[in-house]
Amino acid sequence: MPPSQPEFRLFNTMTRSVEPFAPTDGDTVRIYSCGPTVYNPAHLGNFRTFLFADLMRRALRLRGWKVRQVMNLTDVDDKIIRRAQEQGKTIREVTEPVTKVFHEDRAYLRIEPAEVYPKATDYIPQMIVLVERLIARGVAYQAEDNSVYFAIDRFPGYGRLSRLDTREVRSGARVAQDDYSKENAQDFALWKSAKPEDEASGAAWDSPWGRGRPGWHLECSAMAIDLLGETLDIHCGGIDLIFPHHEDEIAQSEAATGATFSRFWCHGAFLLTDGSKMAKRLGNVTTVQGMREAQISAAAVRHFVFNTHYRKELNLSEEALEASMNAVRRVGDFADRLATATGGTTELAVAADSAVAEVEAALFDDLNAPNALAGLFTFITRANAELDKRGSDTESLERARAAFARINGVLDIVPERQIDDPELAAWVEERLAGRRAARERRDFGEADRIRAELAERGITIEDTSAGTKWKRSR
RNA sequence: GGUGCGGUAGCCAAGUGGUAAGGCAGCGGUCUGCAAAACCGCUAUUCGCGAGUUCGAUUCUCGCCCGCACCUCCA
Repeated sequence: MPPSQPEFRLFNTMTRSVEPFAPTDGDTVRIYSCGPTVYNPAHLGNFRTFLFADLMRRALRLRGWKVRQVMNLTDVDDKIIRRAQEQGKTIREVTEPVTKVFHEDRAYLRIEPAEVYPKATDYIPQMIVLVERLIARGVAYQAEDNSVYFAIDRFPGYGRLSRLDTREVRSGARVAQDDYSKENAQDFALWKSAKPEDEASGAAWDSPWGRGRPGWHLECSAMAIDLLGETLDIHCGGIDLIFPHHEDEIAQSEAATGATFSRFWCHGAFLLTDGSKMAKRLGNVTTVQGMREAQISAAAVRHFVFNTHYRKELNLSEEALEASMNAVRRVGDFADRLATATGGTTELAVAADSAVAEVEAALFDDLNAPNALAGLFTFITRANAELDKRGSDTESLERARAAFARINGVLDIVPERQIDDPELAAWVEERLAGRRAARERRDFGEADRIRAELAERGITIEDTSAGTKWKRSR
């Protein structure tokens, strides 16, 4: 990399340290991020992780690299089968509508689409090949129940990512006794033999080991290798996936290919609600749909999430969310002002340049979004002060616009414009005309009465030199 | 029991071996008919507690207290 290019640093869970990062080929960053299990709409906790991946891909692109991101959709697993059984449906009938909702929610939060969203059920042949390779290498075995397991004691590196040695795993508090038979309690299933409910819900495929379905970990390895190659640049996901999911992915991938599965492992911390983990099984979830109904803008959600570093737990509270809603309003007002301004000052350009430098430095330093936000807000204050001077330098204004666009291109926190409601607009304009007339004849009592009337309908007005502006307050 | 993270102003939250970013809220001022928005100023002598290292610690070390998460399928 040319010395002029800034260094990009990322925390690597494998080494537990922040390391310089660059894509293997110097051009395109190949990312695999663990996506949702589509049996239920994802909640905001899930989306914090997806927002983290969004931040990462945008920051990498800001740095000048291309990104090829693969996010899997797990469309076959225990919970999906159970759901299908409960509802008398096939797994596909369960997963398709949920996948649709996922993308709607994703789009609402302005999470850029990944380049590929592979579904596990579309990669069964690749998974079977992977299992065959593992059996050929002697690290996997078929048990009495026809399921195929990975023997973790035949993979020396097992436990490196999670830093759990196998002895500790063994004495762990929760060693599940599941319905499958295996040699060692810690061995994990690569291929699960089909049960009646699997067949009934369309979750069974032919394989050299009989009818069955893939294990969860296997899906990711097979799809990642197929779509991105044997060594990924970055593999990311929620912190809870470190063990066992990512540990198992490493084991089966590296045992099969002999290559390092991923150069970087990046994990996002949890979103808590009322001090404890947000989880479907705890019933304390906030959905994106719920936030839309509460008229919480995507911009506010993004601000809320990015205001805390991705490796630190974040507690969802109404107060914090409200602070973000207010903060983002300031950003939106500034965006409007930049768009309608006619000129700036030399100082404006100076502020723009330093803002870009500051924000980039923050983002390239292990995705420090809180610092990037600080840089943006500092810029907004400085730029507003300069714009107050009503300068006429169009070049510096353009510089400021470009800087803002560049920064917001990553954070994306300008609130959406209110949906146009022609009827409401006409009504408001009518009131404003009346108020203008009242003000002209200095009948301020009437003017204030109209303002209060508008406020009751949630309309905030602002008298400017260019006339009266109005907007919905929420 | 093991592993890991965190405790910074009313709230959210960065950060550094050299004396505390940013946001929200609040207060005072400018502007405004009054507001709103914007701007200016103020708001932690202090970073969970105790000890140690150091010329100097919120930042390093040790101990303690509190909170959270992970330890087989949960982002």
